[in-house]
Amino acid sequence: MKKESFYITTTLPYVNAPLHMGHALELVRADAIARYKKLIGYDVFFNTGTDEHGIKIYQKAKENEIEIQDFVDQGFDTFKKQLKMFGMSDDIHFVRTTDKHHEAAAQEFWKKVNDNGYIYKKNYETKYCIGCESEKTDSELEDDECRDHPGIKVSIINEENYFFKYSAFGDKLLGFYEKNPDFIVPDFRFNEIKAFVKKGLQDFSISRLKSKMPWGIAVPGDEDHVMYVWFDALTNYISTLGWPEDTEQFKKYWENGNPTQYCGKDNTRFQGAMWQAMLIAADLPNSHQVVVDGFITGEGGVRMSKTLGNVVDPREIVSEYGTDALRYFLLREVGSFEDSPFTLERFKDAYNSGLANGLGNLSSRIMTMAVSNNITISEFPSFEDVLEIFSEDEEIQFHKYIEKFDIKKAIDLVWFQVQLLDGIIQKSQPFKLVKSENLEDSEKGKKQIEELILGLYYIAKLLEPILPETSKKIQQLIKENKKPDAPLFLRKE
RNA sequence: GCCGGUAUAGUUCAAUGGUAGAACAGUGCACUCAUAAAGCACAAAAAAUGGUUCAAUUCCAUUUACCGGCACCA
Repeated sequence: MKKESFYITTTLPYVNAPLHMGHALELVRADAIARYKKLIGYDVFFNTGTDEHGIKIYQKAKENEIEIQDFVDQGFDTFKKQLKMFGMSDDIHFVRTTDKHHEAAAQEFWKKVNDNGYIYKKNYETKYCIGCESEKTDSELEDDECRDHPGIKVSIINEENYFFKYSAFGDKLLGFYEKNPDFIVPDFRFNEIKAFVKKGLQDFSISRLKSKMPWGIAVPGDEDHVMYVWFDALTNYISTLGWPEDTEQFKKYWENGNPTQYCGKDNTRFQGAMWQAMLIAADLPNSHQVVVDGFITGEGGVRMSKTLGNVVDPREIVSEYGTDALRYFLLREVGSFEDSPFTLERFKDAYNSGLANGLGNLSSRIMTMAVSNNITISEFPSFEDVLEIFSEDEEIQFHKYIEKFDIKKAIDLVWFQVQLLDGIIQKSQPFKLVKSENLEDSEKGKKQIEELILGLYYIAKLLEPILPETSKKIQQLIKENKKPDAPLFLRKE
């Protein structure tokens, strides 16, 4: 049987700073979905990468007095290291917007859109802050002054730019949304985008003068311009597949792989509307789904910021608690779609109760019984077998929740199983039964322990896409009939 | 300002036109296989006002508070 294909991607973080908790959230979630799909037999293409062009990178490299290419290379290295800390799939694909192939693909994409008549040149007025030496958007300004440089009015700069005829795509987008009622998840984000598109779209500028922004992809046929972020970066989702030359791969994963894009809520419009209009303009098929995460906030739902001192760095969490602990929190304790607070205290509570006292302790108590009584299981059901067992109830189905990207609810089912096993041990006390002089009782105890081991094995299996490291450890303990050398998750005080 | 959403226990979240459930935290009991863990029990909640209804936490309206969107921000 030919395997079905599946494509999933994150957005590309800008490479000038380390990843923050929001990036970790998006990456880990996409990773869990990718792993899940693989486990149920899909041929998965999982994409991520780095956005490496733009004026900010140019400036930062100059500030640090290093070559721009070296600067982005370092950034990419840091990025890859951090992905390891988040426990990302080994077979993840990386795309860098400075890749030669990507640059060529972006240019080809531009040409197609241009050939179709959706690109034109016109005068563009930008607001420029002399203090920051960069352009400002209206939302960054108050009274025509940028916040970092009060007292200096922004200057208006006129330049010729290329524009994309976004305005021509309003009805097409609305028609597409109509036909794909689950295009953006969750639905309230979808409603926002629909409302935005209904209000009418304005053409937007897609190039900058090379003299002002030297670090970018050249506009085909015009030496004086480079692409602005949209055509430069969004095109990565298909360039990563080898588009345009590799038609086979493109067909397999983009046309037939239900391309799914994870992003943070600040990105909804670009993924859900702009990129989709660009695809239509290039005669290419649309994405299949856009999944939008909420933001990670500080205590009380306030924004994380250095000045408030409420920033939690994912790297700190990993070095103190481990990769799977971070994943556990991001996948289970952070709201699936709404904004959610991440504080050290909240994290520690969840870690202790869910991982140390819950999963970790259960593994210890079951494996101790298994080892000291030399009891093993003989069958090791596959992920799909276990999935079926956990889908018996029509309403509560592990896979249904995952397919709806409600990973938290799926994980809740696993922890329900943890609680169940703990309860069974307490009630039937197999540890006592096996010691009984009465042969019938001791046999009964053995049987119960066997069932507990199998139950633990189910848990480990279901955790494969969620906590891959821990899942592997537990499966190994069961297969080798060993107690954990050290607690799986040491309780923290 | 306009449009949308939310308001439930200390906290994070459920369900529901007719006794409001859970998890974590708290208190107590008790067990000993386990990471002083787990188990049992207890305590604890509907923003305000009005309306519809035999009955409203649920439906409607108003008020208040908070959140999100309202374009060139990855």
